[in-house]
Amino acid sequence: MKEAPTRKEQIEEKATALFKEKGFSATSMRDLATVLGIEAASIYSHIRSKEEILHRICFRMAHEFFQAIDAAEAAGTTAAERLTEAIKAHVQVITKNTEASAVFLNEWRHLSEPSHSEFLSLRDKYEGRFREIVRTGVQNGEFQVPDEKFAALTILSGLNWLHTWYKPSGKMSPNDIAENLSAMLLNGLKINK
Amino acid sequence: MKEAPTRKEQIEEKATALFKEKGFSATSMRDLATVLGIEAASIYSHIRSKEEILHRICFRMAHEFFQAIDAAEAAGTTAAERLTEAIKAHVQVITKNTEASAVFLNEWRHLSEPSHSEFLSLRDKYEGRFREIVRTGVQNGEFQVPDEKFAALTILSGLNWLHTWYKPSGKMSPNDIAENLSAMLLNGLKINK
DNA sequence: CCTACCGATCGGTAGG
DNA sequence: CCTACCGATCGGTAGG
Repeated sequence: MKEAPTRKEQIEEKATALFKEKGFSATSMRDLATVLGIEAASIYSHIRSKEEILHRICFRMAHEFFQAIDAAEAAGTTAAERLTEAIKAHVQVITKNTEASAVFLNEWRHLSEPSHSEFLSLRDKYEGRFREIVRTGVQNGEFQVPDEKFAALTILSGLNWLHTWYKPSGKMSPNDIAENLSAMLLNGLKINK
Repeated sequence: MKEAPTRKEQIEEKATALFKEKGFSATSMRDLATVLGIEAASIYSHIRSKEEILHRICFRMAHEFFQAIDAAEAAGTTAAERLTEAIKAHVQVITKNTEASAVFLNEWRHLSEPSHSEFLSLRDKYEGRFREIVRTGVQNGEFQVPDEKFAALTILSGLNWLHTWYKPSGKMSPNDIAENLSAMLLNGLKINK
């Protein structure tokens, strides 16, 4: 049973769609008001500023990604298993929140200070979690990579285009997608190994 | 010997940096004028509109990517070789034009019709070139992938984060980077193959 | 949640 | 390339 969303949640939801589609700067409060069926001034009864909406979206998503990887890292024993789980977790967060993920990935630069720096620091910490899994794998002989940071960022960027095309109605389920991505990133394209 | 840039080229160059940093919508013609040391109105002696600048950046980069992959595809005999060359070519275009690449990748959605559709169609054609290499590799037994389109897009997205961190002064050269990316994407992380 | 409105800023033009 | 300016629109506030 889904509870009826509060007005504030409705505002955030519609704003997320607009921010993804047109970008934060190109989305006006009048655009948002039109979609909500109210006047622009009325939005300010529920939120303090346009940036507050962006802030809430970005930091909520950051929180979701951390929660997901916390669970994932506890799951596996080998580095390969933990990386596979981390990939699956990341894919699940994106596929469950495609629009918010797009905003999280593309619009954070419109946060002003100090939120901007805080966001970047969170993102860096999250990347560090992947880096750490890769490092362990290299140390115990499971992985072979040119550079741990480089590898972690390549993996993440290989996951982060998902929001551009994923549709719940598609033929691949989130778990299918995660498996395919893990296979590609862990084993590569080549057949003779 | 580099020729002195025309005013139009200077405008494009400064606009590229601003569009990358602040985004197209959040960049005003006054911002651009300030950087150029002239008045906003004076910019219009050289360009027709703000969008024209974006258009020129996006389509020039599209052209660069196509030129690069044309050369790359002629080079190799096996699919693996051609993919490696295509990756190298793509990396070279990005590392030579980090700011314009960022604009090409992130700001194209602010193009109005019909440019918007034309751009997407070019991008799709470019992705098709990678898809085609992957397909050949699968057909002749070199590659094993879950889905050709999926694989091509994962590869490209694994290359397209480069513009966010590459600096010419860094310790990896563009060729080092290309080799590392090819190794990761073709062979995967795992050591026991 | 609305009406009424604010000062600031936007992309762009006219005319030199 | 500048001065002078346009109408439109922006995020946001006052007061109910």
